[in-house]
Amino acid sequence: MKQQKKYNISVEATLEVIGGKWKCVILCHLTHGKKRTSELKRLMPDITQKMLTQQLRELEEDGVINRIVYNQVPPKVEYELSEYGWSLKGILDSLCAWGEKHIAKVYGSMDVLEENVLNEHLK
Amino acid sequence: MKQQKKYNISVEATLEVIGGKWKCVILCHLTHGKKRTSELKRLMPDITQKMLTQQLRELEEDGVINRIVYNQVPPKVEYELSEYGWSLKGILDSLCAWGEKHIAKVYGSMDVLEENVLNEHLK
DNA sequence: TAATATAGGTACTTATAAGTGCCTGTAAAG
DNA sequence: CTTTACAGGCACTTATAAGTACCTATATTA
Repeated sequence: MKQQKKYNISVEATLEVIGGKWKCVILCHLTHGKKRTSELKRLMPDITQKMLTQQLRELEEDGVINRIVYNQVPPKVEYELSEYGWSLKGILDSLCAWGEKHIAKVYGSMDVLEENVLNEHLK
Repeated sequence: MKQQKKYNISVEATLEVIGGKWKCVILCHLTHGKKRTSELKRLMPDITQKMLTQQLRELEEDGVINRIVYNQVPPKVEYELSEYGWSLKGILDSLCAWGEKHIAKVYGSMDVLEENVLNEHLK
C-alpha cells in the first residue's frame, strides 16, 4: 500500500498514471499490439531514448504495461498492455477519436497527421 | 486556420487541449454544471489564482468552455462547457471512473479522496 | 472605517519535465 | 575491420510548467 495522499477528485489519480507528454501516446500504440522498444521509437520519432525508457519504467511500475525480456544477444525486449492496462482501452480509443475530430475542426483536413500505419483508416 | 503542425498520432492533438495538470480537473468539475471562478477555486484548493485563470483562458481559446461575464460590481464571471466541450463528457467521465477504481486498487479504500460534493456517490 | 469578496493582471522565481551527449556490450552485416 | 542494431545507464543542461508576491477596482459587510 502506497503512502497516504489526498486527491480532491478521482481524475487526479488517473493523471498520475497516464499524464504527461508521452504516456498516452505510448499506451495508444500498445493498444495495437505488443511492441519492441525500437518499434516504439520509430512510431514516436520525437521521443528521446531516455524519455521512452523512463516513461516505460513508470508505466510498468504502475502496472499498466508488461515488460518482456528475451534472453538473447542482441537484446530483445517487448512491451504490452497488462490486463490492468487494457482497462484503459476505452479511454485511449476515445482520446484518439476526439483528436481526429479536433484536427478536422481546427485544420479542416487530416493533412497535419503524419502518414503511418496507425492512421491508415483515415484515408 | 492555425499554423501547420505535424502530429504523429491523433491523441497528441487531444493532449494539446486537455493535457497538463489542471485542465481535465477543471473540465470534470464543469461537467457538473456552470461554475463561478471562486467556486472552482474552492473545488480545487491547490490551484493558484494565476493557474486557474491561465488554464481557463486556454480552454476558452480552444473552444471547449464558454466564459460568461455579468456586468456588475463586484464582478461575476461564470464558466461552462461549450457545446464542443460537451463532446469530451464521455472521456472525462471515464477518466474519473478509472481514477476511482485505481485508487481502490492502490490504496484499498477511498480514504485518500477528499470528501466533497463530487465524491458523494462513493459513500 | 477598515476588512472582505470579487476576478483578475504582471513580474519574478522555482520546480519539474524533458532533452543532449556520451557510455556499455555483443552479434551480424557490409 | 568498421559499422549498425539492440536496449539501455548516467551526468548534465535546458525548456516549460507552475507557483509567489504584490497590484487594480468597487460594493457590501462588520
